[in-house]
Amino acid sequence: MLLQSTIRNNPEEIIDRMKVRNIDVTDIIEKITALDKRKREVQTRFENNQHAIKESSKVIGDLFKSGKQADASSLREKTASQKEDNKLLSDELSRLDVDLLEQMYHLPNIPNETVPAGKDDADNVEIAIWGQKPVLESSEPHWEIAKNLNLIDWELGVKIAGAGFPVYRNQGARLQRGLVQFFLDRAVESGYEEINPPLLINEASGYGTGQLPDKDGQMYHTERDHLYLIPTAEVPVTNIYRDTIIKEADLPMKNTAFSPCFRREAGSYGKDVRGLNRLHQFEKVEILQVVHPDESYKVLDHMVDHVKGLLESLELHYRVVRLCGGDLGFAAAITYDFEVWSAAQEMWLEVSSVSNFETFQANRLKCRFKDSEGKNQLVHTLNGSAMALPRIMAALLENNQTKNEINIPKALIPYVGFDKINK
RNA sequence: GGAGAAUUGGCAGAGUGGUCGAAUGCACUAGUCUUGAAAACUAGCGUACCGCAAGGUACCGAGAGUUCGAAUCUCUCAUUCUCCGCCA
Repeated sequence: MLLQSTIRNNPEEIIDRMKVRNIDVTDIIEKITALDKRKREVQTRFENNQHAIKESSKVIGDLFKSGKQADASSLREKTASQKEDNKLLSDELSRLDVDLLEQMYHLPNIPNETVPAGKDDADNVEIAIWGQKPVLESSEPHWEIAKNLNLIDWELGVKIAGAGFPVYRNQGARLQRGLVQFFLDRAVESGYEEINPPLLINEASGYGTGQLPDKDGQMYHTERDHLYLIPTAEVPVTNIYRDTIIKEADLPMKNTAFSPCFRREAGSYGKDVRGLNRLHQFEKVEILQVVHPDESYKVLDHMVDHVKGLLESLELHYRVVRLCGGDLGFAAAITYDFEVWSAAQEMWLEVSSVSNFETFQANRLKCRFKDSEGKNQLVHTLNGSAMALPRIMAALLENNQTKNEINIPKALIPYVGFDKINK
């Protein structure tokens, strides 16, 4: 959520900057400006009346004590009617608050200056590329490999849960677990504190990171207990910092968390969702930092480097793209996507997304730090996947296949306990 | 799942209808003293919003209510603790 003061002070600038996202926010900014103005008027009147009522109450108390019953009673009646009038103002004030917040929730973050304008992923800008496309002697897609080698049982997943819930078995399960361990170890080595968070979250946490109110259709919901299954560990881990004031000296906070992620992702079909490309349940290791505002862009670079390091250790041909405005997530000021080459599908697969949210999340979360002058300032938050497992697995299976086997990259061998999977 | 008790500022802990945003202690910050430190003393020390400011409003687990006036009374919910039941 943007700061009210930002909107109040620079409405035109916001409208202009949002064009990078390919959206026109003129209407919403006008609504917010009007609501904000009205709210402040009503608030001032309400508070003045409230003050008068409080003063009267004190006088009534004194009158009763000094035995002036008659004076007290008449003042009491007068105050009661004042209070009734003020109830109307207070009701209007609450309504304005709700309306204003509702509008604020629908305004996305302002893109950083370096974000290119654009409509969709076709306008993203490739900024780095590493390795090269492998030359394959066999080019089965990963879903065939996984099925033939009994690494993943797709039908069994359908039987137990439904489409999008694969069952990993044997070396498939082992590979998955090894990758998790590898990613977590690398994050901990880089100074991230490991967190094992709740997989279900309450409503307040959903609002804290912005999944609610807008994207509740994307989360699984447990009706009876009003809890949501997490779509990413970002949600529970970021909410660690909801309603907190951190000591400046304790910044940055660095956390990593492994978790299954649950996504309903309704309504998409075709090759983009085949095999491991898109699932209802998948596993991911997330990295997250809460930092001083002056540091956040430096930290963003560090996080990008961390993810690069992981992909290079896994010897996967990848590229980094800077998301254009139209493809940028709602809360992000800037995002770098990492895509690995899927050699049999012959397409790039997104495996990580690293973003700086600046104060957008912090404002909703009310996460501040006390600066050297003792004033509370909003922190900047950043997070990134490091990494999402299924597409890494897809790329590993496809890119490392020969006629007879799948080769495991060196860095991973100690984690999985085998150096190849025989066909 | 059942019964009981509790929830106040960073922590501990007073406060049961009237001037309480809240005593006191600890912690913390600044100063005095000291060669330095400790101790002692002095002062400061919650959050948010409105306001140029003076100042004002709100918040004592959350929400609703009673009252001229609520931390204090009523209702609903949440959480924690103790006991019983169940259980990986």
